[in-house]
Amino acid sequence: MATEDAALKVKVARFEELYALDDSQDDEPDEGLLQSMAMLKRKRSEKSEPLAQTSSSSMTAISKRDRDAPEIPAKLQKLSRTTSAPPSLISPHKTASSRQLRRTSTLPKSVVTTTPTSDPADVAPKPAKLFSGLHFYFFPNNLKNPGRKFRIQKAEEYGAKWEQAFSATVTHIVVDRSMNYDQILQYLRLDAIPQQNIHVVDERYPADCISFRSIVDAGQRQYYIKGYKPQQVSEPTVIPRADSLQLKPAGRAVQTREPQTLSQRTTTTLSDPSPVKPASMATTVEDPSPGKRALEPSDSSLSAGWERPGPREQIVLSYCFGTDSRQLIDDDDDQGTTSTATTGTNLLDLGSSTVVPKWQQRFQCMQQNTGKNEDSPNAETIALLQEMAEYYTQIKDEWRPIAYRKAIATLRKHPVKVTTKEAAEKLPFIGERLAAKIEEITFAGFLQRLQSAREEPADQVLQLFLKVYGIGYAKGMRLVAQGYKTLEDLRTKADLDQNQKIGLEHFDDFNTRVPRLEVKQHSDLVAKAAKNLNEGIQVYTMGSYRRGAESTGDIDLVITHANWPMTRLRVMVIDSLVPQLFKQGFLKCALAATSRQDGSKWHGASCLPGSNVWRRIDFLLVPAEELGAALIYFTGNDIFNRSMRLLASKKGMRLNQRGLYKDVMRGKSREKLTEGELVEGRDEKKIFAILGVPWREPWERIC
DNA sequence: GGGCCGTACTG
DNA sequence: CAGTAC
DNA sequence: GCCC
Repeated sequence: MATEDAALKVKVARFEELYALDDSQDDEPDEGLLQSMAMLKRKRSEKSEPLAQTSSSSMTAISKRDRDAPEIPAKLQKLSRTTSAPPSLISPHKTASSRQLRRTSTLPKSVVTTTPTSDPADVAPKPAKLFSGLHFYFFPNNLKNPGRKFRIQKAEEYGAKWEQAFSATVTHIVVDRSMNYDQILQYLRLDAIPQQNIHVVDERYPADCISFRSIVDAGQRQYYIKGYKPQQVSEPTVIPRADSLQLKPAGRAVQTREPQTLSQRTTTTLSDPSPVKPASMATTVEDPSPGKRALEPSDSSLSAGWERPGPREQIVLSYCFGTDSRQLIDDDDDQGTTSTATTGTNLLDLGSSTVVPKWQQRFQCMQQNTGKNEDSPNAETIALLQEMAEYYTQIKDEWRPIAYRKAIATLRKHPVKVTTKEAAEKLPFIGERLAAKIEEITFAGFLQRLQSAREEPADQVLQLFLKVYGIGYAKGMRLVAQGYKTLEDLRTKADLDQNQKIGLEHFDDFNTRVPRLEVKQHSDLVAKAAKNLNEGIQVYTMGSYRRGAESTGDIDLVITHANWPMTRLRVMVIDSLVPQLFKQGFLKCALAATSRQDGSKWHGASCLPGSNVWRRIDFLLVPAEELGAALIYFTGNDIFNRSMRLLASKKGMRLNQRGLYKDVMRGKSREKLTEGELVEGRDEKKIFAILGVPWREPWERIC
């Protein structure tokens, strides 16, 4: 397998380059199109909104529990390529036998691979000139978009002639999903496209043909272009949903998408039809992968305690070629692996078993995850999957993002490029559906589809609203349903609670990443004020900062005292520290504050002197005996934490921000029945050891 | 078909 | 309690 | 989404 993958890698490398080289702005169509497009776009968005709504709300009828049920209307279901039969074959290749029907889409390996596999089922005759005799015209017909460039290259490789100009010889017009039928007509200055001679197909068509090693029926509905109405049938064309890589609505989030309110339907072309966030809001910065990190040592004994990550390379190498990949490859055969933790830490006998059961190896926390993937051969795939995961996260899909992130983690550790479904499916946490996506990514970026989903007006508004601190999925949906479309709408009309108002007010601030250096400044400032109140108070900088990130989403601080009990610490913070920081003008507002009675966290916003940018800042108050557990909790990342906690629960224990407890009784579905007995809370490393998890440096917890 | 972390704060 | 956040 |  590995060798096969390697071979694939070489072959595909060329296409990788294409992706890499062309980073041009997505798909700028040819200039001529530009103006007309702008116009058409509004018309389209106005039109398609209600349709999309309709289709969405019809999903509501489908049982929420039934995750696997296609979210698309049953009649369209069979068109879903991934899970169902291939498109009907017009001129089945000799190989298009029953075998193909079994495995829906199999990459023609003979094309990509040099060493024929011994697997007889996979031996396929060369479909090399599958497209010979066909003349493709793409729309837009240029290489500006990486995905399209890839499709064109592929088509040519399979014998198609790429027509530079539209002419009578064209047999197929392959249309980007971002385009619609009217745009084609307008551009080509046609009233209609002669269907007898020319097939107008969706961008997936070539890849499907290649997948099935046949010229599939171009007239099938799933290849329809947006806005295309087959003959006189005047049914609405809302089909984009019916494709294999569509973005499914969140499982549990299938809640009602209210039909558009009047205000939304009546939008005239005069009012701003695009719910895109205003320019001023476009400040969200992608997490720049922490390449080189700042040099400053985290000196101040306060925020200190964490050395910066060592040489990156070392880490990367060790996980690429070290135990991890091995573990992923042969996986299932060793019995009880010993805890061969690299960064061996094990505080000698803590009653922790040195022998880690096999099943435990599957937990994310059992492996070094540095979150890096630029040197991964699968970087491209990872990036796309990541976007999908982010999208699902934003729509508040509870579980898909988890699945995606697990899959991404295994791809990161996989030493060779994964191109085929079969190869992908063998890897842990990659099932049929993700495998199909991975395969398809190597053919054509499905990013397109991702984008079109993101362009869905309602979704876009929802996503915008969800970025407001305090607005979650439920509230966001309500606001969308009420017809609000802009932050300005929210500000002037919507009913928001206090926190949401603040979140809105400082939308830009809170959605701007905080540079590592600034995190430290905030931290130092708090630490200094705290020291002033009492020498024994310590402040630790947590979150992604501790994991070594170059920038963070907010500022997470643990405040602790070596000798004080929680009560005293809390009183000090609530009654003295916080007011003091407010007085200094550093703290700007409280968003969720603990009462002085009980509680342990304080959320608010802070602002450095001389600055006017508010940052989200969180304090976690921690008594010394809980420090270790708190460090784990506040260091994350969340995947790592979940993994640790799940592991604990599987071992009859319970891990939370306060400590590790044993003898926890659980009822059905792990429901906690008893609190259990505290085993360890003070020492971070001991908690790892007791759980049988090899010590992970903070920057190795980026799962 | 059910589970997928466990908790704190708000209204 | 639901919703939100970490 | 995946896994058991």
